[in-house]
Amino acid sequence: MSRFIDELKRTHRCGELRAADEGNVVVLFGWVASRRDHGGCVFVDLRDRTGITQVVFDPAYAGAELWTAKHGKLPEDFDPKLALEAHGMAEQMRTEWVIGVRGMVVSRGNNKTTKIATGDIEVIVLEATIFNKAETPPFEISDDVQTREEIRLEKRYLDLRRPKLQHTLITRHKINQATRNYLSGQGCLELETPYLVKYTPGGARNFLVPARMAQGKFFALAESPQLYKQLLMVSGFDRYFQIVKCFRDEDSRLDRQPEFTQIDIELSFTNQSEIFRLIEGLIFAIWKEALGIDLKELYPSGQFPEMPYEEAMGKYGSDKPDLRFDLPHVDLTDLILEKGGGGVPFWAEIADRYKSGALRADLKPEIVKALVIPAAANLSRPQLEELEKGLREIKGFRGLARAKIAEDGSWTQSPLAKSITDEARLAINAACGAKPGDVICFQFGKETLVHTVMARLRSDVAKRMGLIPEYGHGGKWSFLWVVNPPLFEYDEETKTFAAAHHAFTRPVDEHIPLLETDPARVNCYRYDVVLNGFEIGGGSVRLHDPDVQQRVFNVLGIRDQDARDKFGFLLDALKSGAPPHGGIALGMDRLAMLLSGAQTLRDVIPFPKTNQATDLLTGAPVEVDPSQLAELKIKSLS
RNA sequence: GGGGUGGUAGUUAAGUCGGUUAUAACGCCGGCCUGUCACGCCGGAGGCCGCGGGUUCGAGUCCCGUCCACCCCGCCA
Repeated sequence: MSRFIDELKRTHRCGELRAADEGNVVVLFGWVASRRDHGGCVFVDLRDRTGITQVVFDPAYAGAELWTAKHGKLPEDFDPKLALEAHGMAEQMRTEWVIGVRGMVVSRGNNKTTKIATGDIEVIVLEATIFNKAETPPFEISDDVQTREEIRLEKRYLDLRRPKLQHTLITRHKINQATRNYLSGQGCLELETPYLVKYTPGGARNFLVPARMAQGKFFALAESPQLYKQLLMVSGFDRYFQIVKCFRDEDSRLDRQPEFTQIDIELSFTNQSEIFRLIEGLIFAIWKEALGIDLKELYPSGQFPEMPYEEAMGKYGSDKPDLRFDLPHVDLTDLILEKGGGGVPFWAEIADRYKSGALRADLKPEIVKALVIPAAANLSRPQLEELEKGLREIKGFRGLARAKIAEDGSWTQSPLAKSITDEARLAINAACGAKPGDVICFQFGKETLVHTVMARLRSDVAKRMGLIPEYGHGGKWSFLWVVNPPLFEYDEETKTFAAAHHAFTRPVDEHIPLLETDPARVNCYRYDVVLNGFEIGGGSVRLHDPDVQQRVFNVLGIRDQDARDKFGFLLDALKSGAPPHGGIALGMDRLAMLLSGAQTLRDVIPFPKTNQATDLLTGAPVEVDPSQLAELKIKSLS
């Protein structure tokens, strides 16, 4: 048995040794990243999560002569027999074997390299051990090699050996530490809340957990600690935070996983701006800790800009606009209505629907929008077609009308050119600020679809123009608060209102009288914090006044009994002496993704699920034995 | 629930108009090599072309179905 581990403790990690360590005898443990056998001398790149050190198995160093000739003395504990044995092992070694070496740090002399941080030195091996052999991995453990995601997820433990992923998870650790330090320093208490909670309808679909002790009944996995953190405020804990797992049984996306982590925060005796200042401070601390970046240089006031929800939707068609570039939308709806469609049949139809009262003019359920692709983008016609092709992924998308502006202001390459009146064309050119060579893209119809299409177009054009990279931050950080969205959503079909966020969000003070007269115009103290086009957090100031609460329920058509059934415990709590309170939750995974420049959420989660919410590593979910279901009094119909 | 892209050797990819023995790089195995660092040189093995059906004299290639992964819409307050 070798002396490693019990007697010979690890003295350094593989990314640590520098020129200052020359002459020291060290012990390193790690994985064989690569092996280069020169017949005599064998080089091994030894890897752990801190980096790579080149270790050298040289039979010439098994004799005393070379040591004394080159280094003037023998290293301590020098045993020629062990050194020779080590060289024999090196000839057997293969990638991903786990080994330990004891050796002397020496200068690489003329063979220094800057490719690795330890490139000034190498370790001449005096003694080695093979802790474990390894099967040849199904893919190379390397950052540059692109491998099918399916295989990476199946062998996730190997994928996680890649330096990039290790670095990302280390970054995640730093975010967690910075968060705890900062929030604790701000007087927030880290308190835990249940995962097994009561199912409440509405909102995200819950995962259900059968309750064995109460047959036929179910828990839900918490989609967030929302209700509990409000109860903690009622209890007087004043300031709370938690880094907490949340579960939502909804379809995945590049930035959405069925189980994910939130930095959850709630404050008492607070308002919107106080919450903003706290979060800005937290984000500054995280950037400092994880990236060494001082955001004060970008935001000297220490504050992120704010934009009303309405403005964000109007200018960018999104409640989470990417402001690393501008390319604003131009809303032509009013102009088109005024011109009765401007000669374009489709637009005339929309104008007629408003005129006849079929559409409510104050809510604008159908709109006409434009986006100008500047001449400087220099996009060819095939490139424009390519942009349109990407939009076809959107359900309901029927095509993008374009118009290229000629020198005299007329439109070319456009299906609209023939029907548009000169007057409308000039008015649109002026409204868009379009100059010769620019291309105007039009989209019209249902507001939600127009916004989905145009927001995607805006982002695609920016990528095509090189304003932002395909993915990643590109060295730009654009934070934004999107504030005060409508409290209610109006459903054209059922002619009813639904809570846009949740029923416990406080309306903005001056809109409270509108609850009875014009609910569609009631905005609320809700806010999202946006980074580079991703929503990295959202929250609200809560409604703690029972009277206003009742009036909100009235708008929603929630009868007393409904409210009691769903949220009775919270309503009771709010009547028991609830302080004014509000909070926010940051998407910890998204933060980690954006901050580390990762391409998907999966790259910042050690063991992520696939798009279809399965775990390729373990095969979960699986069927269970009928006896297990019987114990729960559950029958599978599949 | 809907749309899109992809699945060929262990990995990444090529494969023309349907035509003979399905290519390449890396990896793997064997041999040589004392200064490489993605070492190099020589040789070798490796394939249910995702799966099932169909058309055809003949299918990796065409058609139908299906599974899996990814991206998007819906959904996610």
